[in-house]
Amino acid sequence: MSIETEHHDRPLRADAERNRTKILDAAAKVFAEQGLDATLDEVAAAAGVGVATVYRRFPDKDALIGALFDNAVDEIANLASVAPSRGNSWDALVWFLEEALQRQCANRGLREVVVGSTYALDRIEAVKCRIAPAIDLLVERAQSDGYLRTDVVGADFPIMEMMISFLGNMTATVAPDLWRRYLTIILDGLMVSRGAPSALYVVPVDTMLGEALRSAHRHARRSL
Amino acid sequence: MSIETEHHDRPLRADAERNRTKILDAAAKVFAEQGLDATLDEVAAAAGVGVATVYRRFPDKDALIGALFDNAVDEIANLASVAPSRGNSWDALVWFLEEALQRQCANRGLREVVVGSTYALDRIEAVKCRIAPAIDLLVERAQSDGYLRTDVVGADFPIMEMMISFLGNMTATVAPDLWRRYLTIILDGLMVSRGAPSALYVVPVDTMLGEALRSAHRHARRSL
DNA sequence: CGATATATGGAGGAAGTCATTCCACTTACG
DNA sequence: CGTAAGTGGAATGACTTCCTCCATATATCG
Repeated sequence: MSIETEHHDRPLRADAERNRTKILDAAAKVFAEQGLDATLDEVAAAAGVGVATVYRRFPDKDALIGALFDNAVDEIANLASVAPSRGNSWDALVWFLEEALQRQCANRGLREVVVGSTYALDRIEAVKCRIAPAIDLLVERAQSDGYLRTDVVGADFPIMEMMISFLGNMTATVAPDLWRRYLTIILDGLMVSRGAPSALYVVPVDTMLGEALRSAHRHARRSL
Repeated sequence: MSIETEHHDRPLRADAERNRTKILDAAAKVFAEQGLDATLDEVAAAAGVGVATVYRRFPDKDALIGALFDNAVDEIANLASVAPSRGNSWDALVWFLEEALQRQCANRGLREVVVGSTYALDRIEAVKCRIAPAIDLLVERAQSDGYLRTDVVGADFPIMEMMISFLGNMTATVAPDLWRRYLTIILDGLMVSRGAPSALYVVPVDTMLGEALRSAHRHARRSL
């Protein structure tokens, strides 16, 4: 079932198909960087086409966003399903968190779709129903194997992911991997017990942390 | 140096002074709940006065926000200064984090002022210069006393606070204390080593976590 | 090559939001 | 009771953003 309104049997003209791809690429880039508030004019400009061309291909903004993020959201949902095959139950959980966060931290639009948007609400809801049991399984296994503290539940994890990816989005341009630093700290807090702390992601220059804050300041209008 | 433009020697008329207070109270409430994007019309409505009355008292929105948050921001800066007197160096650090977060989590406007706003930029900058050394001191003492892992630096803490208060603001209406749960996890991750995990803030019903997410969804338009 | 359906761009309409102002009216206070 | 001070809320104007129109351009096929 295509998302586009007019789906002919006839294929798109060659140049039109080229433009469609350019639009999707540009939209992915723009929404990842600026979030869903980005204008379709901005997307069009980034694609090197006019706005009308975007609207000819996608009935409205929601449809474009839907087409873009369906895959991405679904991919994250899948991560939880395939994680158990990744080493022991602790490693599986960590692997899932890292993979999911890597995607959400590099993509502001993705976080916004998952957390807050009214875009494709029903579809997101369906994904959530699928992802929750998979996370529960990861969590329960890591707990019964004695790795993960037993006072957390599956639902804690999407919340922690949201928290971290907020930071990730905020500092994406200045220090794209800064979030790993805090994920490590949180993971150290999630273990049942431990001796020495795990190695943190090292930030090249100490002052870069301050720079990250200042950058957030600059881009604030669009993020909050 | 007053913030208001017209500061007469003459005191305000009694009813005007009453209204000024009503406006400040209402603004505090509205900005805390909705963030700085709230309209001055909303503030006026909450105060039970007309917009013009707000403008008669404060030259513009920035001035109102400045008047409101100067104290709050300053108060947080002070927390870092007085923290050392609170028990040992670990307890001092924890006390500071809890107190600061309690304020930021209950007040969306406050986080927005600190993180991102263009409101009273210079003043915020000054506060930052004052707060950074105080935090560094807390951190260094907790490290040299062997409580706090030595691979974190002072600048990590504002970042973690931001992360947590983002969550706090998001879930403020559904579960106002939910953030404490994740602060505990992070604190457990910040200790040099530990045996059993610390007791988490317990959420009454398990499903409330999901409810928090759904609520975020609902209020998304205003938060992102 | 030339006919024609398809595709295009970017100006601009329409609808909204929100900070701020104006002014006819009201109220406190000496 | 006179008047300076204060007030409400409609109106203004400067945005922003989604989306459509249509004159022009281009691919495709006989």
